[in-house]
Amino acid sequence: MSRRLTDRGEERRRQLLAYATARFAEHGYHPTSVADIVNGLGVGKGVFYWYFDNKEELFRSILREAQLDLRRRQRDALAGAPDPLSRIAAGIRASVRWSAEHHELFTLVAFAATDDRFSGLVRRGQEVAVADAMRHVTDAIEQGLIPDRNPLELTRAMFGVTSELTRHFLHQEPEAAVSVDEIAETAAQFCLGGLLGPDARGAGDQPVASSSRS
Amino acid sequence: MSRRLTDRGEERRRQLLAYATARFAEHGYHPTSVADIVNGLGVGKGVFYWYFDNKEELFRSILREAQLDLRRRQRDALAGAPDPLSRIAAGIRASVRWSAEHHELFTLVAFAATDDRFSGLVRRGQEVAVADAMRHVTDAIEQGLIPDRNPLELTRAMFGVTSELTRHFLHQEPEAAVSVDEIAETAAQFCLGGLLGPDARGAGDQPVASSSRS
Amino acid sequence: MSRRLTDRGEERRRQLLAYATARFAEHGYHPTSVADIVNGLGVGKGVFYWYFDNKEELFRSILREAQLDLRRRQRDALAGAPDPLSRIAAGIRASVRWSAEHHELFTLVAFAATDDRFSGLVRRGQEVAVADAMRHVTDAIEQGLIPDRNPLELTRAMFGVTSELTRHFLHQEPEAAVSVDEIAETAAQFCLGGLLGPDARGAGDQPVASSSRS
Amino acid sequence: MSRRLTDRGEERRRQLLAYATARFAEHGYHPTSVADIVNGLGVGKGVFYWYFDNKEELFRSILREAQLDLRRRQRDALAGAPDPLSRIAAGIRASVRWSAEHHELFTLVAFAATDDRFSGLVRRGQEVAVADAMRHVTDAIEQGLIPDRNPLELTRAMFGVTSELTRHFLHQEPEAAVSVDEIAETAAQFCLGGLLGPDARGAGDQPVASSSRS
DNA sequence: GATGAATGAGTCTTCATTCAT
DNA sequence: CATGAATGAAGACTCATTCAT
Repeated sequence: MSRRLTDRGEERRRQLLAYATARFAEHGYHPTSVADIVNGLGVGKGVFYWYFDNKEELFRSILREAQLDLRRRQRDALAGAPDPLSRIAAGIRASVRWSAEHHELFTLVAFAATDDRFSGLVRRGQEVAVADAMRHVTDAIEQGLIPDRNPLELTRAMFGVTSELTRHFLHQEPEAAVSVDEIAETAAQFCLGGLLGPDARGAGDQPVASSSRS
Repeated sequence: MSRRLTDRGEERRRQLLAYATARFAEHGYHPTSVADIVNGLGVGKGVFYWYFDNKEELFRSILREAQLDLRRRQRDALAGAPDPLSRIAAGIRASVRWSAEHHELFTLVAFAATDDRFSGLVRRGQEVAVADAMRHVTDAIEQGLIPDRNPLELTRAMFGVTSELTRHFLHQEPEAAVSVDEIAETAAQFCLGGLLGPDARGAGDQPVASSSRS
Repeated sequence: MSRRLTDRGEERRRQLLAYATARFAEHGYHPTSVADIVNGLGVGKGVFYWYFDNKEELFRSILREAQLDLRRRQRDALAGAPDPLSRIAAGIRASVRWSAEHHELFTLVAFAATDDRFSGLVRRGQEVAVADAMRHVTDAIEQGLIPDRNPLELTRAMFGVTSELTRHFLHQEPEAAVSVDEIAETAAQFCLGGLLGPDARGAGDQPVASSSRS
Repeated sequence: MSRRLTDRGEERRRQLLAYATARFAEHGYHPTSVADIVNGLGVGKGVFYWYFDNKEELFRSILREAQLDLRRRQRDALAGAPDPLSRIAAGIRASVRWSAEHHELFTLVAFAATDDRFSGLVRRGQEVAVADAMRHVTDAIEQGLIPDRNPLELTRAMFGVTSELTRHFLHQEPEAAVSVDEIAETAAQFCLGGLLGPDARGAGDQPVASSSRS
């Protein structure tokens, strides 16, 4: 479905994408019907199929644009950082902030990862993101800034911290709300600590103290 | 649906639960129909509705039992650990191992968290788990083992690490596979490092260096 | 869709087949919707899909049963005929009578032959029928009863006569109606004459007179 | 829709007709959408509805032109034939050749005959053709060239032979292919033989031998 | 003349759930 | 307890046709 669209058409497409994103995030992908979308927009059913091949393709478009946008944001965030660790921290903060600003997309990606139809797309996107981030971890190891452990696992761990703290932020009770920046900071700190590991300070129990990357 | 069941009935219920778990994990909750389940088991549809009120309740039962089982496992794991940090590490290792042994349930919980119908249940379960774990974090802070930061956020961060590394383990290419124990260890180490934070060693960029729990 | 059916189920299946046959013949395959069929029968839509995978499969079932039934009839008709030519004549008469009795199926097969989805099935059925009939033509040639011409083409020509005269019979104005038997007879006579060809009697124009099977 | 068209318009109309003919023949009338036609031609939907009232009218136009063209061809073919039987043979040969040259139209007419919407048009066209041909049969009977049997039925029988052998020709395996001329000849011969009937030569079984036009 | 956009009734199909036997 | 049959609302998607520009 790569129709050439007029300006009006382009506008409609945006509108569909935006409205569908909101509906999917609110009620879920499966429970949201194409009818819900077009009715909510007050247009005929055909409009939907003029712009998208089917419901799946629409959702894929949403995911793809989300991935692109997040990546763009991260690239910008890293621009001024002088060393690997500050690049990592900057990336984490950018990631948390982007997710906070795009609550809906964050929710959608989380679902997409659990559904056969979309998990491949999500995984591929994540692999790119992981590869991006892992480069800085490898750099940090090479520069002796952090102990030499499996960089892929370290990177995944950081992704876990980031996404979980973002989720935590997004589901906070409004009255107890903490700022995005604080959460972003917590994530960055936790990750830097995690990269360094507990060893130097003899913390943790025996297995912890004795283990190192094999 | 709390029917009193005969032994044979109890057996049937188990069978349904097990088969549904496998199907849901393989194809997803929505795409798996009640017909798929009963046909796969070679029984009539009535059987299903004799043991469960409906599809949703069946899925909730699966989730509830999973949460109970994981919690049991964690409690056992903590038994012999002498101090807060080793209790935390033990809990993380237990969690990773349990998830690795129950790949299907792990997948199901991930989905459940994204669906309105079940996210409440998952959230409630997680809150219990978070509260459990957070106690040890608070203890560690009080005992001066780790810096004084927001324990809830720290705990969530650890959950992120644990679940993400588990996911990483489960999706590894078979040929490159790393053992569960190694992953569990990585998770534990990363978390302990994260709890300690980077401060003591002046790692990270400025914002990192200057930040502390406000 | 080879479900094991109870007696009641078998009965329902028949009912669906019969009603659908009537509707398809009256309004055509495409214009008849599944809804038309189930509504006409006063049953729920699910009933249809309990017995058939889809509309196409239902139609295929109708066609297959029709082919089987016609073939059975022809086999019976040939039983007592002593020589190839009388077997041919008997087959033609049986064919015309069967079609007259099963107007609807005749119509359906005609349509099916024109639709991609079904033409293969029809063609395969016809090939069997042609092979059956051609054997007698070959026999007749070998026994010197008719001139030696391409038996496949002769057989196809006879099929043309039979089906066209059947169509003629079925579309007659009621007031001018001629009996099936007379039509069957005309078909048989025409075919026998056709098999003999015009040669012996010097009929036709030059090209006709001079041509023989090359 | 009898708009007065410019030359360019006339050209466009031809183009639509030709392309639609090809599509209808390839995929069928129902499965071919108006969108398929205009997209295939790379024009907007408005174009279609500028030249035709609707899809049905387009198809009727195709059919009408086909009938006209075939009739023209037959008229020409009969021109030089001196007697009724050779006129009949010439008509048959012309018919087979025309169909072979217009495979697509032949296919379309076959479908049209099975669809309520168009069967009337086809039937009317065929009645004209039958009347044309029947005149020669009647002549042949009056001149004592063939036995006196029901001329309408004889004519229909000849139509059956002609169309079936044409179909046979069109669906031949390319490697086993026989020329159009040979098929046309077979058709002509078979029909002349059929018109003469088997009587004179005592062929066939009893019912055949004893029957004559009642 | 021509285009892209829009309409919406209608199509096939699925599926959770109920129920007579 | 168990089964096969039935229900019907709901879903995804199609397509002939219309129309503003």
